[in-house]
Amino acid sequence: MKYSVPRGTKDILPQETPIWQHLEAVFRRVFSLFGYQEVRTPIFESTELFARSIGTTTDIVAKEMYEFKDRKGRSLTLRPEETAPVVRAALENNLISPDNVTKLYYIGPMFRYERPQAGRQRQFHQAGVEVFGSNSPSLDAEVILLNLELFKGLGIRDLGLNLNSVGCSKCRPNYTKNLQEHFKENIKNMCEDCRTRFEHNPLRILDCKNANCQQTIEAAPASINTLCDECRDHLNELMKFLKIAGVEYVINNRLVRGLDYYTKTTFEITSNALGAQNAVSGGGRYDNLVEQLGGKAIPAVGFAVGMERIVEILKKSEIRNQKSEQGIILFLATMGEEGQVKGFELLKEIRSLGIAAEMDYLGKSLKAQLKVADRLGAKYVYIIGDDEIAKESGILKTMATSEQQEVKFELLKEALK
RNA sequence: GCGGCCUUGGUGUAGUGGUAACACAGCAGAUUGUGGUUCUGCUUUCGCGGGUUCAAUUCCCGCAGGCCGCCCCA
Repeated sequence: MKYSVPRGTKDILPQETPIWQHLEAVFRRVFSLFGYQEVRTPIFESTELFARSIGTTTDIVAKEMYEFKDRKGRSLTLRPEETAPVVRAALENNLISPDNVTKLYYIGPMFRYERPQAGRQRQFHQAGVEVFGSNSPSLDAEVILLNLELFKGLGIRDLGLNLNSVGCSKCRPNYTKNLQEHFKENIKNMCEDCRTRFEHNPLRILDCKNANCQQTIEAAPASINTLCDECRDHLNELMKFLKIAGVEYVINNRLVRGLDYYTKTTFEITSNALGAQNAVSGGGRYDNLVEQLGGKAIPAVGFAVGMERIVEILKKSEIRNQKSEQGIILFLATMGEEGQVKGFELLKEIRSLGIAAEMDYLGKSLKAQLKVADRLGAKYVYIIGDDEIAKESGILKTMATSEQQEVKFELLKEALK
């Protein structure tokens, strides 16, 4: 094979596209049910946008970006996530204001230069939402409910919801200080990553899975204990709303997310049906990002769902919906040049009635054409050979019963209704 | 970025230091214009590059790709 897909990318073939289409249809339905409208932003943005918003010390920015220079030397990057582009687009087009709630959703490919693995690709697809304009915890709850509704709509079960609060610009510094305080003594025994994190981003130490570091991490103070009153209330309110909605969750105070812009609420939904890459969606609140990117101080919440992972679950769990693609209704089996011409003519007419029809383009034998028709799942085959041309009527065969009847060319349309 | 396993026709597999087998799919045929069963035949292959050897698909090294774990995340 001379050419193959670039590492970490995949072709989504006809065999699989029905699942994707179904997935997207369900998502769109749920999104609009909750009042969200779609935005489509460019696949690439200025590198600066991502560096600014996601944070220069995060893995995504530090080592996973598909960055390139265009012909004028501008530094651009294939979007690794969609929150920053949506904020950018919303600001640039005046879609948001402090006085109104704006609900947006997106579906599309994202790019991260990572080592491929099951459930992790370099080009993958996310669907997600971003809501702007309210700092009410009820909105956090709604967003989480919406997220769960997405999975419910697909019949996916066995999910876990993890919840945490990473505080705000007021109380987070206290927490980082607490963490540094806690890790100070043991940091020299911890892994290299943790040591750099200790300097630049102590929060991220909590994310470390290294066995040696675990002990120290487990004893680390939880962020929810150092939250300021406002953040603490916010979390309590959110939990109250979730309770009202009957949503079960687990407080996971090790849940820090890999992007710097989160404030207060962070959450992640995991599936038991997957391997190591078990997070199917994740998100949280980001009250400072809009302002940070040049807008007014407008609070926001959002999340993103990993679509490949959902597809994996659907495939495994056999929830797999029966192929929705409608088969061919009519196959025109033709013989001889005149038959082919007549078939071509009829094909056009039949299709104009909205009936899916197909014909032979290879000059195959009648036997072979019937075989093809059978494989296509055709309900009827209409046979046109020299005899039929002479009589101006073809043979309409019902595949399931093998019954045949003569039908005049001009009456074929009627017969199919 | 690190580690482990893997790479044979379109697909799934077998196998050997002397150029490869099976199943399914595909195509064709079984009195010449009729499908889904059966039978027969045909097409297509040892990821790439080096090395060892008289000879490698089989042994060794490198690369690429895949899978799994770490990391991270969706």
